[in-house]
Amino acid sequence: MEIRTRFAPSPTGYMHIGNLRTALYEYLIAKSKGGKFILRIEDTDQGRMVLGSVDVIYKTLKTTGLKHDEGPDIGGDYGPYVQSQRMGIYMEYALKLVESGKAYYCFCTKERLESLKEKNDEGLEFSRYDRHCLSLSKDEIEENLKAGLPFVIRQKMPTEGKTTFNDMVYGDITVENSELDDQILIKSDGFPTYNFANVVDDHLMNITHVVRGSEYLSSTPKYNLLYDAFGWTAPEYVHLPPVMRDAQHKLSKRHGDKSFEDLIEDGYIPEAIINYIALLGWSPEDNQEIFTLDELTKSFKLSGLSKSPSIFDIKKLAWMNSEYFKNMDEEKFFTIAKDKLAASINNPLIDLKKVSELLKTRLETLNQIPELVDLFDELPEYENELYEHKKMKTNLENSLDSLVSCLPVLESLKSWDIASIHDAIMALIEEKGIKNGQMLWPIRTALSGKPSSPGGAFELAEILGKEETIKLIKKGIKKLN
RNA sequence: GGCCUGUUGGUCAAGCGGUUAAGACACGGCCCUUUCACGGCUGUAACGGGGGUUCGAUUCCCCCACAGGUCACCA
Repeated sequence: MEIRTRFAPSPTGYMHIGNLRTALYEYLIAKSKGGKFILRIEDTDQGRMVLGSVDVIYKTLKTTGLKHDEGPDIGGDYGPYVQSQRMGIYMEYALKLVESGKAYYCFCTKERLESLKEKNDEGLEFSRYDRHCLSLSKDEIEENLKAGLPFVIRQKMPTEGKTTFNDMVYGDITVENSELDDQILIKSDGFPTYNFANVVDDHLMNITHVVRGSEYLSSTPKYNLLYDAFGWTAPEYVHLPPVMRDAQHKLSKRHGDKSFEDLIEDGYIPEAIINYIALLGWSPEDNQEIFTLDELTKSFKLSGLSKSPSIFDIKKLAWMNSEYFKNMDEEKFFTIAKDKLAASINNPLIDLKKVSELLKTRLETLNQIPELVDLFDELPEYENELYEHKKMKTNLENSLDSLVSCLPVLESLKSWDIASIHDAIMALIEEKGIKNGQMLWPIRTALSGKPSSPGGAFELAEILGKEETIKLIKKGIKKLN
């Protein structure tokens, strides 16, 4: 049987990292077995709708490569793929349940429901519906309906026995039916609840594997009872542990945690983000860490999914991001770094391509570019102490000597490329009988004005150009005098 | 509070009765080296606690502790 999974986000306006990981696993579960990955928009909570947020979802799936096979934008055989466009369906199915006695009308007011609530020791409220409306006669219901009283439809839960379901990551889970509340299927605004819409849609769309966060674990028995009530076969369940900010808190946008868009904004690349979150809760059979989406698809196995929550570690993402930069070819890296580079360097004489090559192995995020390349625009202010380097065996005196003696060599150079500069300076070093560092550290310092720079003396000199290099060496000499 | 679930180094994690308890990130050291970075080598660091079962438990069972989830006309 063909595997069909669905990503069913609510349009909230941004892509939560946890949701993205869920989408990724849904994609992988389907694609690793040649199945279909479906997008369904769950907008049954009208109060939470955010305009334009569906576009965020499309855009994210596109940039991450999680290509869906069916969805609102591309259609499919099981549409419509937006819940608000499926309204008639839910009521129709709810009524079927009412007819068969598996569900019932409830006219209870908010106030009455409120009075049913109990408080625990910490003052937290919880309640259980007392089935007040279950005993309503046909006539009473008819009368209420005719009078236009607002109503909901509730599922009638069994009061005895147990329900067991199997989860592919958590195994068998059993609960007492008496724990289950008569949950609402249709709300008084006529919209279905998430729980109900899900079951109906998943069945109608032939979803074989329901993948979602572990917070749904405890309501899954209700789902299964619903499938039973309809006489449908329940899907396979794959519940996922949460992605955490720290040991006790889930990642949350509200508490300042980054969404996918935020991470992109911060200079992380989609491939690295996907790769990183794939490994947050899943591990391959070997020790591979760097994966393309295709490679993930090939390696993915449900058995590699973890049961326990994992903390999102931005440091490891940063490392992974840098791995992607290092493994990229020069051209590709340049295309993604170009804009930031151009925005950071105003000097038109600087060859951005060459700078980009230097940066490739020294970068964790794109946003580090400005601070790394500022020296190409203008020499930062620096103290003379910078010339003193123990390991290079340099001090103020020999630094000055090195700068003075390299000046004529550089000035007389005819071709200004890294090889020529290298050969000329190395010849000078040999002639003077000094250590490489004694010459190169002062030059690098004079050219960069910083304790570290993207590239050494030769690279900097080449990129800065002959004129600027000589100017900066002279400036260094002046400072040291 | 009831119910459900989880607990291997600081973090991600492998492990599925017998291992010197992998690997990666981070951190420290060394090497390479014209700085930084890259690369290479290397070090510190873990099975929540208590009972069982067993010749033998990180692995199986029970209890406890801690953490999370859930108990909505939110998803």
